[in-house]
Amino acid sequence: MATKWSNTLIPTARQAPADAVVPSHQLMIRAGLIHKLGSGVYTYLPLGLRALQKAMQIVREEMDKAGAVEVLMPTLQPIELWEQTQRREAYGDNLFVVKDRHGREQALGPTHEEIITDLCGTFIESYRDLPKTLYQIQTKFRDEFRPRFGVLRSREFQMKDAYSFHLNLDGEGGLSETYDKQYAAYCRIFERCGVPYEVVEAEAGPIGGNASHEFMVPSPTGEDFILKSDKGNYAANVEKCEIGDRPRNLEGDPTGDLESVNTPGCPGIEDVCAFFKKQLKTKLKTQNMLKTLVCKSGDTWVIGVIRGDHELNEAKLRKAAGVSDLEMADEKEARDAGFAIGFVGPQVAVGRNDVKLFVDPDAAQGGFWVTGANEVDHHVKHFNWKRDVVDAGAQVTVADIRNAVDGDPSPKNDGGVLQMTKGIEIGHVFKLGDKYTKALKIEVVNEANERVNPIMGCYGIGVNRILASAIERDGGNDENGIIWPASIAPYHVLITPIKYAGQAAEVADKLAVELEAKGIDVLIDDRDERPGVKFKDADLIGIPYRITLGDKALAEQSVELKARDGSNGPKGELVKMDAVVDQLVAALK
RNA sequence: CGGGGCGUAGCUCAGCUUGGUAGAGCGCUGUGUUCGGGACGCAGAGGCCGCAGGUUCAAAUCCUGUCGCCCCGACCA
Repeated sequence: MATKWSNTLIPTARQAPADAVVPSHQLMIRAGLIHKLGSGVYTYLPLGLRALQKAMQIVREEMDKAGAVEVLMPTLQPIELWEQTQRREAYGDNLFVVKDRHGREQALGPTHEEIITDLCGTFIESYRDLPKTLYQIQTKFRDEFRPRFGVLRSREFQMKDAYSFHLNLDGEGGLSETYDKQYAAYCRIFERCGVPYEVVEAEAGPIGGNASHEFMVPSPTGEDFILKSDKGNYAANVEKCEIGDRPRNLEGDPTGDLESVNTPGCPGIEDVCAFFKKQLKTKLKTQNMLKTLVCKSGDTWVIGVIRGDHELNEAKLRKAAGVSDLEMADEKEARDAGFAIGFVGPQVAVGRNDVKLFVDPDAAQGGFWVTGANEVDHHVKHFNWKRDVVDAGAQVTVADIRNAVDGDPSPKNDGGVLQMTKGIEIGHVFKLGDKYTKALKIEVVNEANERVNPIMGCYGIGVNRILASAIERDGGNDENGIIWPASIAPYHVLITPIKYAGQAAEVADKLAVELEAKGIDVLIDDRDERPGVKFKDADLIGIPYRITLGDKALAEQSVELKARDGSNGPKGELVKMDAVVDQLVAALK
């Protein structure tokens, strides 16, 4: 049965609430798709739910086609599992934890690696049971620091998560085979949902190599930064993005004598520049400063030096240092070890065996440098690598240790230049390895009757984000409202009788029956509203096709057919009544 | 978590500086005229001014606390 507008709940609004700042959020509320209950918590109203379910159905079909089988796991998860994998700590405050009446803690699942691994341990005992891919579509919970942008970053959201188990990485039944299948399924899913996407390399974790990809929808409201080579052969997110070869020069001559400058209360790069400008009446650019960051790995201090206008990439520094446990040093601990936090300079490495110094190529240059003086409230001018560090006897390693920025050389070293854009992450595929099976002591026997930890892949899709991305995309909205891709539109066709009475009502009902018989979803605007209101609402909710029934057209045994995306003209076209069903069936195929 | 801001009608907001019995537009109800791109008139309904204390003859307005929400930043599968 076709839905009648008067019978469902579509609370359209002329104005969006003040807290909606991005187009998808504003339109999802104005079109009556969602309603906010609390920070980052939304009700899906009938129109929004229909769109969500269409996206879920596409995901389901493609998962099944890729050989995954659906399950449904609990949201309420024993905290012990999270403690066993160290993820309670790793997730930190993002993990929702509730106490039951006995005082036992449970996590509200933000993802299900622990649960699926535990499940695997229970039922998968032999290599003969592998490979296996399971998935679910379920509500996930994350206690976000800052929920925002409506459904794009919420505390409660719908996610499809799939997990695969294997004995080997390569070969038949290996993790890579399933990974590739999932990757391909993701491409089909996003194509079918009508959202434009790009695949970028992401931080790979323990397995290394080509082990993680993110599916991103390019959009200025995205919260992730992605870099692409203008040669079109490389794309990665900012955490992962490598930078091509750059010149380095630790041999440059000093620009002057090392001179200490009193910079009271200026620990930051910006502070120092502002201080130079105001108090010393000298211009100092951030790119003429060296940022010296103190990290720690075991008992070794690992110091990263980058240009003042750049950001340290901890994963890169970890890799350069060849350690796995590197993190930013605790401030107090570092002070106690003799580091004047806020005023550290590379010279601090001179004469210390417990310090390893790593420098980014752009910081490993001659010329004029200002950096910390290793004394509280002091910086130095005319710092020089050769004189103050190398010849002074300290070891320096030059390595790519910073986040890439717009204009950096492509890591392909083919003359390509990296360009930075923002994107919305809608999917992520990841080769996990044995992290969870090891932590939870899950073993299967292989052909040689040895007990081994299976390796895993995990594959996630933010289903709500598909909706928001479809609206955010180019062509997904205009000044009048949403423009849905037909595949996830709440309805395919909106029938708008100017007045729902007499012949117009009869035709509306008849067309609805015929269209639904062909598998087309129909909404009839049967409200006793003025035409202008109906048209405005029609544009706002963005149903792909509108059939308008007015006296003039009906008198000619015709109806007006208008595509929401404007593809059949700004005023649509007149179509004979008995031809419109076939025409729509063809158009929606 | 740091910085900033906001809680007044379903929604958008004014009123607060300078305390004196609550306002507008949209929406809603009734009614009449309208009826192809968010009509107009008339008549109405609707608010413990987030909550709790305090100051005062008197608090939406001043003070304190508290809760909620938003923005910027930091953080992050």
